[in-house]
Amino acid sequence: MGGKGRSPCCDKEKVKRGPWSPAEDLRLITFIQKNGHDNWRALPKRAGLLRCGKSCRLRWINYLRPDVKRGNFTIEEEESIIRLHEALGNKWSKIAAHFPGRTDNEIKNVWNTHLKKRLKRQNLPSSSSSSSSTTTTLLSGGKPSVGGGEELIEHQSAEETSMATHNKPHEPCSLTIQENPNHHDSPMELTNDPKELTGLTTSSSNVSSNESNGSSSSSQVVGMSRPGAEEQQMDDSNYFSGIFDFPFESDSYFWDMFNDFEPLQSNLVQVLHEADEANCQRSGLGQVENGKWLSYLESELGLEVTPTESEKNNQEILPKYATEQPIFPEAFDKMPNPTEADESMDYFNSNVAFATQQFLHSN
DNA sequence: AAGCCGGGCAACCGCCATATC
DNA sequence: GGATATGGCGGTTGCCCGGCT
Repeated sequence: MGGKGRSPCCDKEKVKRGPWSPAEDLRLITFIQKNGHDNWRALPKRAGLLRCGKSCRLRWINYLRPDVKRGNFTIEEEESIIRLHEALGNKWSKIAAHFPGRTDNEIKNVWNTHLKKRLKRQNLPSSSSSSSSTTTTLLSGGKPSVGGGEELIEHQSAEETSMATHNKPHEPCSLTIQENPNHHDSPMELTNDPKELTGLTTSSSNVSSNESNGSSSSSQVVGMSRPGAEEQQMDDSNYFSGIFDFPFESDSYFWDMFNDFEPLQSNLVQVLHEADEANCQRSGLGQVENGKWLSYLESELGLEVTPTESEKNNQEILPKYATEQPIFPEAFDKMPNPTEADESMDYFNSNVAFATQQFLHSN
């Protein structure tokens, strides 16, 4: 209603648009790792990215953020989305708040591409037009009618029961929706202790990593509340600490190199997340492992540098590539020039993803 | 094998809410 | 209190890819 005109967030003529390249991703990750993201508008310039601040924010939140959970939604998650949508309408961010690691964009996409059609097929009344007034009804003990939804609930997991108890379509007031003054993005309260929640949610990737595979992890988190995005952001810059400690100040050639790096392009986020999980599994050893990983990667790529004595001394602690031990710039000297790089890129391409995966799985 | 088509999803756009000056 | 800056949200678009003909 403010309706105030506002200047465009960026000069659309001068910003890059479209899909993000690996180099841009790495730049963004590296920058946030080092500096956080207290000012999205200024971030692109500071990070040397020709992107709109909003684009950076979106990319980070929806894709690069370390606790983003990728992969298909489980049945339990989908059922929960349906119920939450029934209660909240198209309040995707509020719905997403109930699914640690899931983004509003992702949930919105799932709804639009899968769930809406499924409900239609099942002849369920789509609540796409339901408004937030539904929430009011529920607050006062209203009953979300999920006609024909019984069969959807039948295969609810036991873990989800914590949510289902609030939520069974058979029961009145099945959803307890209440605004938490402390966490306005976390309307559903299954536990009231924010500290507890923080512990649960910041380790969402840990949950996955502690499973034999990620397949069952979601059921553990479905129904949990999640701290507000504000709190989440506080930790974001620490997630990658030491995982990818590239020299941010490196020249453009270094970054552009990743644009031709197809295996990395496809695997970058996965690799990052696996590295993160690997760190989580080895809490306390993360930095050492990161150093090993980078060394391994350098070795596989033929970029290893004979360490100086002081570097040797530091080696067992952590890589200080970024600020104090500029190993990469030395490695650049060993890199082929751009034309040679073109020829050797196949080698580069074919080895780094494999090397990364090998390292991750051999440790 | 080639073209078409539809689904899925990342990214963009524009509006709104809030913070700050 | 108004103007402006910024972040966040929801709707929408458009590209990519796989399946089908």
